[in-house]
Amino acid sequence: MVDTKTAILDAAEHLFSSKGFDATSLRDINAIAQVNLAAVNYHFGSKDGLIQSVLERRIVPLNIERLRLLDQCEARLGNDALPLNEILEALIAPAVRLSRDPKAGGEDFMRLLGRLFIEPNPKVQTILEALFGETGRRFIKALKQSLPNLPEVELFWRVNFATGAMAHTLCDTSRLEFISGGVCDPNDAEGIIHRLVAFIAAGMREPVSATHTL
Amino acid sequence: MVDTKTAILDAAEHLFSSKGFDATSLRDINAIAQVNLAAVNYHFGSKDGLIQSVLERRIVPLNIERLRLLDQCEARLGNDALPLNEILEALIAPAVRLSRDPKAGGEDFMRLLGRLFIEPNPKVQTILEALFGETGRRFIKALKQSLPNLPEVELFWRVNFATGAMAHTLCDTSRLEFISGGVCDPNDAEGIIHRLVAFIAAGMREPVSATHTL
DNA sequence: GTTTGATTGAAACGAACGTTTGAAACAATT
DNA sequence: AATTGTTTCAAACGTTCGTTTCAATCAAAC
Repeated sequence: MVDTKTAILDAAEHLFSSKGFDATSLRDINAIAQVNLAAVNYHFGSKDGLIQSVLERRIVPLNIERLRLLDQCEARLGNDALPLNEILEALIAPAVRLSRDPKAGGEDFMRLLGRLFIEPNPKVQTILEALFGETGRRFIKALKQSLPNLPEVELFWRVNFATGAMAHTLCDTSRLEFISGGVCDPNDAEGIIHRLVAFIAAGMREPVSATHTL
Repeated sequence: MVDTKTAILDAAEHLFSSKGFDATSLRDINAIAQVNLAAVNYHFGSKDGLIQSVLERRIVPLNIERLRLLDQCEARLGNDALPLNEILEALIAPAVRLSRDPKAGGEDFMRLLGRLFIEPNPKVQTILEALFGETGRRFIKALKQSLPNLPEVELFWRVNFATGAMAHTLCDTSRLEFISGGVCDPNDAEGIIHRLVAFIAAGMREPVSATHTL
């Protein structure tokens, strides 16, 4: 065992992403990590401490990469309204791409990220606000500048819809493949990025007063 | 106590929707329902039986209403391609409207429905496939006819995005209100329906080859 | 009024949970 | 070689879980 802490984090990430936080026991984790039952409490203090470490390990670098892309975009095009698709890609692409890197958790991380936003565990929600709050506000500000004619209330609703589309896509790796009869490949990261950005951008740009059916 | 079974179903629905399935104990449920600990196993056989009953009570009428609206739409316009927005409204409006009816679970039902699609519990997933499978295939067929130029693989991806947007919106009743600083009203059912249908319809109609940024 | 079947009640069951303990094993320094 | 601090180990802690038991209670039929 080269590194007990890493083995625990990997096993916990795998189980949290597939079974959920509450349904995963420390005994499940330690059985996969091949470590002693007391190891989690020794290295992370408690199960809550473990959850915190599992999330931090992935989300902190993810948000750094997201903000780096956004900064890079602003440096190239100035501080005014950025192209909508570039903002969305800075938000979405790092999440999907990191999910293809086996060293960054692979598809376990993908599902973990998707699951977070609907996870009812209050501890998880507290951790989430601390980890995503600042990054989220940066992106909302950029979206506001990119869509100056969209009323703020509509922007918030659409960001919420976009979050749901993204989270569900990240979380669900099997149902779509099943429903589509194998037509859709959940491992096609670049395809997912392209399709998600296009879908969300179209919804974001839709004129607000389109009540009537086509 | 007029009806023990109903009291248990109501309490279970409330707790499942707010805490999740695995994190809700029978003792929590029975404390709220003010019934004996053995009541759940007597009336529903087991905790799994209770979950099944909780979901069936709401989802069966929901899907009947969805299919009724779809049938009504076909009867009015013929069996060919239906307007996209009407299909989406037949899918979305019953879910959001039922969530405003206190006799149908109110916002508890709203969150319950949203939570289902990411719920990792395999028992729940089995129940879901049985409850939603047929209705889902009917709507996918209608969407195919409505968007004849959209390749099947793209349609499946977009249905997946749409499902995520809808599920997340139904599930999240507080975060949007918090993030938006109270600007967005999560209780405005008709507003949610209108916005969700418009957002999803725009994403559905987007031409497929729009790779380049605007 | 008695009997029958359905429901409720208090108590306990074994199993699994997160956590703690204290000794053993290990690593690195003196 | 002895010592120190860190990590691992097997075992147990008390609690909570879903479930079961069996007597008490109720409602209705005879």
